[in-house]
Amino acid sequence: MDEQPRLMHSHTGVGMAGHPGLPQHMQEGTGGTDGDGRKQDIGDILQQIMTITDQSLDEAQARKHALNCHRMKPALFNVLCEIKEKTVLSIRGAQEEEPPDPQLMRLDNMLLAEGVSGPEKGGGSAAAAAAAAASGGAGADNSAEHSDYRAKLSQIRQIYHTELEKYEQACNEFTTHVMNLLREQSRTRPISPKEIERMVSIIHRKFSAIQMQLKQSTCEAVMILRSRFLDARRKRRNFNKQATEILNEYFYSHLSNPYPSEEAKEELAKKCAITVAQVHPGPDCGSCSVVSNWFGNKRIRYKKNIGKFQEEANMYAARTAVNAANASSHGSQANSPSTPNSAGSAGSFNMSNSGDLFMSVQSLNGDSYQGAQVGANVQSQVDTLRHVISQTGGYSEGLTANQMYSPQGINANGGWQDAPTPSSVTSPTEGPGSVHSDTSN
DNA sequence: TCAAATGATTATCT
DNA sequence: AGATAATCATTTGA
Repeated sequence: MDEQPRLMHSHTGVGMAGHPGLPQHMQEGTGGTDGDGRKQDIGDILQQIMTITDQSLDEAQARKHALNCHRMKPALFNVLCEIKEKTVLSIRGAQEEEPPDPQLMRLDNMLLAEGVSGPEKGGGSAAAAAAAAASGGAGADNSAEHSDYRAKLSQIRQIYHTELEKYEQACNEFTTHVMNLLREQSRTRPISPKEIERMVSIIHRKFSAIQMQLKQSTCEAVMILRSRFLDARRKRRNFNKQATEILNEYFYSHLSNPYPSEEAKEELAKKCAITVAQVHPGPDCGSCSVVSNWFGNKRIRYKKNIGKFQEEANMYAARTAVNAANASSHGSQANSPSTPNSAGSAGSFNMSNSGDLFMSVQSLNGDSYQGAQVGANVQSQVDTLRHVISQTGGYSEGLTANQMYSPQGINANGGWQDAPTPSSVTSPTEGPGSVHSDTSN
């Protein structure tokens, strides 16, 4: 057949003047002697085109064929091409590609952050089950919920990916379909590659709008899941007694500077995590930050209402003191005096009503702790010794009851902030002998 | 059932 | 980045 696809190209040379495809009589203009006859010809053809839609399909096909075979067809087609190219260019110039949608970017980032899109973390639902099995044991309740969350997340992930794939496939199918259609149509009407390109981009835009909806609803689902499972405020678990004791012992034995270093936090977390399993499944919520939270809360609440914590402070201080004494009497032990695991288990203290036994020596030492550049391990000994001293009742006169256990580390501004650098959990290298002068008062 | 306790979060500061 | 202070949301105990 003579029906070649006529994909338009800008270099096809569709210019009016001297176009090789134009028959000579077309290039002579319309003013010739036989011009009226030609006009009549064109008028007939146009008339046929106009009425073609009113005809039945068979009739139309026949007409179409007749038109295709018409001797004027190549010339008319080229004119059409030229007109079209000009209009298409003007259309294309009007709408340039827009910048990436910020909303879409936000959704993409979130899906990536939540682990829905992006690289799979170990194999979907199978991984969730494996994780559940692996983390089984301590904190079964917690890890069960955790794995439940992961299973649900991987479910969402799976749905998201299958849907996305479906959309992509549909998009590709539709695109090829449209392209085939356009190619087919290019036999009968001029179609430029740019036009095809534009059509494809329109299709892609439509599909990406659909994808955006998918992403949006996936994000919503993840947020709901998160709030259901991971919102720590909703799922708060109190520490158990042992963990609280460990933390309190550290706090009160470092009362002058209750800012554990990262290593100290890690160690404390390790100690507590064994008994607590207070592990939050959030992405940035490690056991260390749990310790940080605890110390943050403790510092604030202690400072706010020191009186309320007096008894507790005394108890832990005494405990630590005894532990330190035991350690030193047993020779040079490497054990930590500041965070003894079994300090309370000796049962040798009955401090429940001991509050009024303690009298502060705080008024005697002023702010000397703040400037002292001693290690906080020593400081912990100082804290401890202060209590040991006060326990002897040596400084009982002239002090009011509400001064019983003043916050040694708290300065005039009510802050610990300028206290010496944080310490380690592990045992001090210096002995109690290196304690500075204020304890001897 | 309610208040207190408590772990986590958030805004703000340095 | 890490601290504080205020606040939220839940747990606990009377």
